[in-house]
Amino acid sequence: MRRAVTLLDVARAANVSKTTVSNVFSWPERVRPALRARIEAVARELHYAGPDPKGRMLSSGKVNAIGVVPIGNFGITLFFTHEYGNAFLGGVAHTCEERGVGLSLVSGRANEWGINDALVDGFIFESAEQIDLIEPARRRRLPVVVSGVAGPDITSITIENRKGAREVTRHLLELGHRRFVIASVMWQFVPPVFHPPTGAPRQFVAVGPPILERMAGVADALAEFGLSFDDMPVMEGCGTPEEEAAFGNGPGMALDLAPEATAVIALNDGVALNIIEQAKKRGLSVPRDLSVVGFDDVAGAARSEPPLTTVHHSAFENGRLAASLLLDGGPPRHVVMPVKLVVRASTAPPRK
Amino acid sequence: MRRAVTLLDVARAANVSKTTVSNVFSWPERVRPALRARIEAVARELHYAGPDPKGRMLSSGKVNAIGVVPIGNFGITLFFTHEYGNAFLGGVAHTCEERGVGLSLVSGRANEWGINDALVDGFIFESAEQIDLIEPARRRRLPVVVSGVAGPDITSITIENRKGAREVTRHLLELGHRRFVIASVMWQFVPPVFHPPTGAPRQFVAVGPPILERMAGVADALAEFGLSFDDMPVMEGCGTPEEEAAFGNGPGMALDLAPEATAVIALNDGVALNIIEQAKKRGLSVPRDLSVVGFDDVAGAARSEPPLTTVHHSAFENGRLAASLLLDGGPPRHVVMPVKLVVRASTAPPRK
DNA sequence: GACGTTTTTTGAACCGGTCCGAATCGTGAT
DNA sequence: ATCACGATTCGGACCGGTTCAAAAAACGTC
Repeated sequence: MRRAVTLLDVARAANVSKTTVSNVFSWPERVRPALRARIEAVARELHYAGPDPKGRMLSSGKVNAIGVVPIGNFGITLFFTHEYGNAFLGGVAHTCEERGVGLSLVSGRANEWGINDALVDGFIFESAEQIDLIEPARRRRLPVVVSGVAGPDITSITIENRKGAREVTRHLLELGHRRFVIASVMWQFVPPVFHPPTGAPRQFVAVGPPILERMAGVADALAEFGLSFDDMPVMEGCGTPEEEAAFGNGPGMALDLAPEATAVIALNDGVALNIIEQAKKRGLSVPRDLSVVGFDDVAGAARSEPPLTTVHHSAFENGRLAASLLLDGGPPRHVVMPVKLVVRASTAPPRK
Repeated sequence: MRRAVTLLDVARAANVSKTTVSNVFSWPERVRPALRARIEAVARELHYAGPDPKGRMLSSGKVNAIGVVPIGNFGITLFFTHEYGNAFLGGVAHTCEERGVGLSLVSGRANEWGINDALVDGFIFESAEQIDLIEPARRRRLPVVVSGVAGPDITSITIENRKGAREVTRHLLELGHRRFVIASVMWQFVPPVFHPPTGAPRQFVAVGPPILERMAGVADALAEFGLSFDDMPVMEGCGTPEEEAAFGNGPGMALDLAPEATAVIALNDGVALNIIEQAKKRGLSVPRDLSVVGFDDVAGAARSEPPLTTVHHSAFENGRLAASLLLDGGPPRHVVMPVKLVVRASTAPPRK
């Protein structure tokens, strides 16, 4: 493929200045119709495709595109393997489309097309877990929006984790439950850990800020009923096939190690759905023998058997808002997205 | 925000040439350790974030990113509302990640961040339906890969539509079926159309090339058993909620207008699943009263009640391959992806 | 036809780097 | 001390456009 035709080629061929050709394409009304027609003809003859965005970008300094970085130390494939990431990205795409702005997927891993190389005007981070990823973006002096807990000088979007956890726990308490297991999520691939009740605060292995907030919400509700979070067993483990293959199924262990519990408070829906499955395997009927609640209201929550009582929030809306905040610019803001308790059929009063 | 620090600023501050600073970042081994350390210190002091990708891109001419354009005249949101598009994009992302190449989502709609503005080194089109979109990309002299039927000078990936349709139809014929309805897809939003058998080729309203190939495959199998496609009723309609609201449910009409059929050959899984639903509404048991087959093996096909007999192919693999072909470059190629008949529980011998 | 305006067109600077050939520096051998 | 040669560093061109002030052309008026 020979050298591409440039604006200058057209200018020379038409015997006018670069500027005039540029105007023909970017400010047509500025050039006399006759001349414009002549230049357009020349351009067509030379198969000139119009100003190359590369050049335009360089002089304007604007790329007219934003980058989205997936959660954690994973690559962009995560956007397609995780429901949350997918929905979030969908929301970002929605806003980008509305505003006529480009969207680039940027890997959070080093040595890849990443934060340092991406041709974008700003970044959206799907999660705040990796502050070290946010730093390079800020060093590039590009605006950043984080979906998650970030510093005061970074625009962020969080959800009412604490309130949601409080409400769903209160729901169980109001049904009459008093003995719980908390099934937590791990955001690293490590073996599940069971924490028996100690009556004192425990040190958990792999919980991020949002999960801590959810735990705080659970504690709030328990306290309202005179109970203590420290008296409830906590299981850390995700129950993914990979975890099960490597270490055994965390949620299942929760059921085995805390058989006295009448309800499981899972800190996300993935774990909750896993619990339901494991309960069935053990001949327990949900919600007759065991109530289960989750958090997030993923697509599968409504379809599970029984449908899951959980806390709804919208990854799509988060994504939409993240893109809006980024594109609107302005000083750092901190938006908290509302959540809503969704009572379905996985909860019932405890068996007598 | 004041002007960003540039390479030149660092050079001046360190009292060296631009080139040397550039080398410090791009070819560190070329500059003497002592000087390098000094320059790095100056850069740090000035909060220089390293070479701006914009500049690098301009001189190299390479953006190191590719663009993906969704099917048809839709925006990029389609990647998140359509299962096929999502899986396809996931495959593209997978390859991009492997190769350390950026990925941009590009709208197929005019007047948006589109083919003409995207900062990419090449394009992948999720579908060949809109040749007019491919043209501008080629005018920009960027390499293009199309997932679908395209001209001989454009690299394309197609699937064995005809063979798959032939096999799934043969499967029904071997079970003993002889009276069919073909439930076709429409790729435009127009009212469903019923085509009674005429014994002669009919003119369909909204079928694209892949669907035509599938029809040809159905015709092949029928011919092997001495039957003619022209003697089978064809219904065009998708059965989406939007269609149902505006015009009524196409697949349902197929059942009503061709009650003598013992099997429905749906040309994609969406329609097939719709047929199953509509059959249930009419008190028909699948597969006892009616066999149903689809095409594509979407995620829902295995989960439906009964699980759907269909033709498997992988949107993810298509995407992966599309990206590989684009990044590998080379002369136009035309890859045909294999399909595989997946027999599940939606087919059985016709009722006596 | 001369002159003041307004509209078009032009030339040069700039955006932020990379790259290549030439100039300069440092070092070991003579 | 001088020379040759390899290792460093420098200067300037280049990538493909946009932008702005100034020059040139067109237009209207007296």
